[in-house]
Amino acid sequence: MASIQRTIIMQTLQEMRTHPTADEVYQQVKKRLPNISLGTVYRNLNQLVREGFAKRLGHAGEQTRFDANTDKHYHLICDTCGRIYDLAFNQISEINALMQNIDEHDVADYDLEFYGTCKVCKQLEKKHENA
Amino acid sequence: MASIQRTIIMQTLQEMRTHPTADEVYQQVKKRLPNISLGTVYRNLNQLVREGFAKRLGHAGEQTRFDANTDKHYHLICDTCGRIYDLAFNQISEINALMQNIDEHDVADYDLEFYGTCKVCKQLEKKHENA
DNA sequence: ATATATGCAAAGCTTTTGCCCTTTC
DNA sequence: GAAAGGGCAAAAGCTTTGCATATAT
Repeated sequence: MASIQRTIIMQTLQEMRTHPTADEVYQQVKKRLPNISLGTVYRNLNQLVREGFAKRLGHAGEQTRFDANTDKHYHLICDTCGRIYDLAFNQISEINALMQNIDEHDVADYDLEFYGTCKVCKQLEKKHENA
Repeated sequence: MASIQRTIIMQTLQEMRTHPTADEVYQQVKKRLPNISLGTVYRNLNQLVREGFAKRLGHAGEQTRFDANTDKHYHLICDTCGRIYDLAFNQISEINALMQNIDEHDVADYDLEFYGTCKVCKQLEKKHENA
């Protein structure tokens, strides 16, 4: 059976749409469970990932981020502010076609990430230009 | 001017086609410069990345890997052995088309990675099945 | 001389782990 | 009362950094 801690960690992750780090989840969960420990948050996030209820995000050298949205989707990572946006569009047929046979490997899945300047930072840049 | 250490680190990274970690570069460079320190390797790899001569690879929670090949290419990461293979095919026009305008963001680039079982592990699996 | 880079060791951060206690069935 | 999970603190692992020294222009 799921512990109270586990349930609230899962709920919290589902509610947070910011692709939070373990520590950010911890800070949020602590509002409801002041005695929870960071270790418990890590243990449960790892378990959720293992069981397929969450995914890991982020690049080597960065803190791991977690995402409770396990539907196939893509991300835009802003080079300026680091925010991660969800992009939902259909699977890309060209990629699926490529996956059928790549150099004799068995390709099962792919990840696609976009980089650039997000709309928020774009607006800020404009303001500074005009100032 | 580039120091001897820097030159050899760069050469070594270019020669290694395994997408090595900093420590793997260090081990290799040490064969030529026995007194080099791991800190120097890190400092130089970071500088090479900053200057655009190398790229970082890998996911959060893993050790960073480095790649001196900065031409646009893709990777296949084997779920079984962790090896990273280079895949060289043309830019995917569908993705380029998508990048033109995603939700008002300025998208500049993308990364695409494939997952699956590489040809080596595929062969090994077959052998075990027949044994 | 002045700036830059190295080697070494210590520090920093994120994440995991051991141990003992608590909760649940 | 066994099994699973939590809290706490220590440990682990990768990476960065401070400092004194060396190298290069």
